[in-house]
Amino acid sequence: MTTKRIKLSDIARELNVSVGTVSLVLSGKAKQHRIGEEMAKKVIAKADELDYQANIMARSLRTGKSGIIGLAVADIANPYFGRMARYIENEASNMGYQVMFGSSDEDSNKLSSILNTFHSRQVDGIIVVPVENCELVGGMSNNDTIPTVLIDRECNNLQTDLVCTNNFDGAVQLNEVLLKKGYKKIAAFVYNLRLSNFEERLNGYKKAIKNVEGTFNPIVFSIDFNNVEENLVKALEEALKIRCDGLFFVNNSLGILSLKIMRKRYKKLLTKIGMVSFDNPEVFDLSTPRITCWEQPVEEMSKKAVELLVGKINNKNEDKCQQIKLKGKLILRDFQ
Amino acid sequence: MTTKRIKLSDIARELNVSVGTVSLVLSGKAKQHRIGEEMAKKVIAKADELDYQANIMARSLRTGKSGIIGLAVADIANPYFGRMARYIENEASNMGYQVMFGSSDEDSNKLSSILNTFHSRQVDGIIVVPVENCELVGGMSNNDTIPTVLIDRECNNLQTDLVCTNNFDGAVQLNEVLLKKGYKKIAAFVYNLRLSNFEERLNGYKKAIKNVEGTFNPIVFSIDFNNVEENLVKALEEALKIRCDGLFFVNNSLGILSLKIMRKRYKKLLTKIGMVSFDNPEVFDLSTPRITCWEQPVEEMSKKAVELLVGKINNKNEDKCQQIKLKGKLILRDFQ
DNA sequence: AGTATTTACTTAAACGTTTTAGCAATCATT
DNA sequence: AATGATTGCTAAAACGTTTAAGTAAATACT
Repeated sequence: MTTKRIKLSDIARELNVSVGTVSLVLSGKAKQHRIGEEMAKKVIAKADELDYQANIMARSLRTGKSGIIGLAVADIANPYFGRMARYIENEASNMGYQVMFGSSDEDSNKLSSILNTFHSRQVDGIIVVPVENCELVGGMSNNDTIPTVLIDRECNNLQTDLVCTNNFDGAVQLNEVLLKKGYKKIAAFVYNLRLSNFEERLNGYKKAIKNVEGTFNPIVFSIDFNNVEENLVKALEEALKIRCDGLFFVNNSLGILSLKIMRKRYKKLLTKIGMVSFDNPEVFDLSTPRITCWEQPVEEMSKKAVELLVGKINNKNEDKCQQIKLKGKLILRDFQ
Repeated sequence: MTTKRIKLSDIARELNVSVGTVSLVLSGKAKQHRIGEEMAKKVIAKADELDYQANIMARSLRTGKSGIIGLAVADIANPYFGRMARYIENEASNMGYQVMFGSSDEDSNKLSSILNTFHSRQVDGIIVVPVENCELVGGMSNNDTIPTVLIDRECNNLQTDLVCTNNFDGAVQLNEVLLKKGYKKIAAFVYNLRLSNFEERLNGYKKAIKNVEGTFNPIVFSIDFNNVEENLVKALEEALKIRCDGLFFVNNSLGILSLKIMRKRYKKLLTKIGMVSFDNPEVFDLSTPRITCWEQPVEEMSKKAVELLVGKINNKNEDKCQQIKLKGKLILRDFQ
């Protein structure tokens, strides 16, 4: 039943040639190493016949290249990261890499365990959405260094290759939309996580409201990431109590969940409150109200990250690190 | 800068012991192989000091176990599969496995290329959402067989381990809900893909409408998977033209996109048409109308699939194949 | 004291590739 | 015919583990 896996030596034996010859032919180095054309054909034919599939473990061990890109996101079940994973998969596949993933849940311990695994597996490169205490990312690459590209957010002071978006501008524009529509008092909602993208978005919010006459002090609700629902319910209650008429959410999860809560508990207010959010999940287009938001160019980001990473993998020399900031897009929808 | 990676021989050299000893200690086989406790402590301490990380390529080559589970879904960007991937990741991680994924786009060529890759990489097991022409799955495991579990759908006649849900019942119930609410003429929407789950759902639809007095013939719109939007627009137009008042969608993508189209083009009809769909994406809870749907127990399915798979990996002997059918849940929402 | 057993390690082969160095045989050149 | 170049392959080491088999020393048993 379970036949044995075919290996180079099987082909070699059947053809009465050496393993080296077979290897050179099948890895496309026949000409370069002066293997005759006839021999090459014979080898290839035999390999086809026997349905040879290289043992990548062995190859990797020998070459030191695994052909794997490690991807560490916050949560692959979050459609934003799901899409990111998909685009990264596509691009990586084009470049001849497979993707192995892990979800950190914004937890630096989980992330560091994921990164350690990647390390053990000798992935050729890592794309990572860093989390709060990301010294770990640096710490990880202490011993020997795996090419790494950050995506979505910066990591504290770490000067690494990076692909992100103009979060600040996005937040400014989202809040300006609200203000221009006449909303007077906007509250911002963010997780209690010190993440660069969230902070930039918060700064954009502060900038936007500072520019406006009849200004008010920033109102920021910091939502405990480990107890989101309960916190958010309270925060929204409080926001409405102090008569906020605009709500600015720093990412899709906060926006979506808030929408859910608002619909359940404050249905009548829905027409009066202006809600804007980062990211553009499907639901914001079909919900009532439809949510104006700032869409990040996930496909470009993902492609660019892979491109950068593969570049880094191939030219370990060129140590210049690139920090790429792509432009998001305002998606205008109704407010009622 | 780039220090060398630490290997067993480095530890052995520093301690003046053999590589074998170090290996035995670090792989927890010290007692079993009568390595002294003191030695064990020394080795472990040194490994910690030098921050040793095993080279998994080498280990895998030797042991024939990669510690990787391959996951082939239709599209990781689809939240349904994204969630599945996440639960599988969790469970696999608990069991000591990493997950490598690939998206087939329902294309048997892509799937077979993904499976070949998994094969080459000697993944220890495969969880796969099969596609239309899935002889390939069988074909793949021709030579030597990798434990495989199907998830979400069956594969033609292949008698393999499988985790899916009671699609037929779900479809029956969804359509009965519509009929009981007084909808008279229901159209079903499905992709032009011969997938067991879709077919079961379609059969459920047919069963439900057959049971009802004043019955009508099944109305099935088969949407070209490679040209979904255009086809769906036409199909919906046609359905409304022939005065269908109920729409039954066989999966989330069809439901979501149709909702989008309906909202754009037939806003006034939205209150009169009853829409029900499989899967329970977030948007169905926040949209207008909110969509009654059949939620599959994705977490259980995923867990069960991993459990089954790991079982298979560990007892190659026990050849009995298990086909598990889990129960979904009706999520009742409004229709207007 | 002499033999058997146990303890604590070491040796070395093996996993399946890749790749460098080398060896014959053939061909070209004088 | 002797020399040099070229062609077409082979041999064998190496990648870093795991693990079966072996060995020497210490301990137990008669």
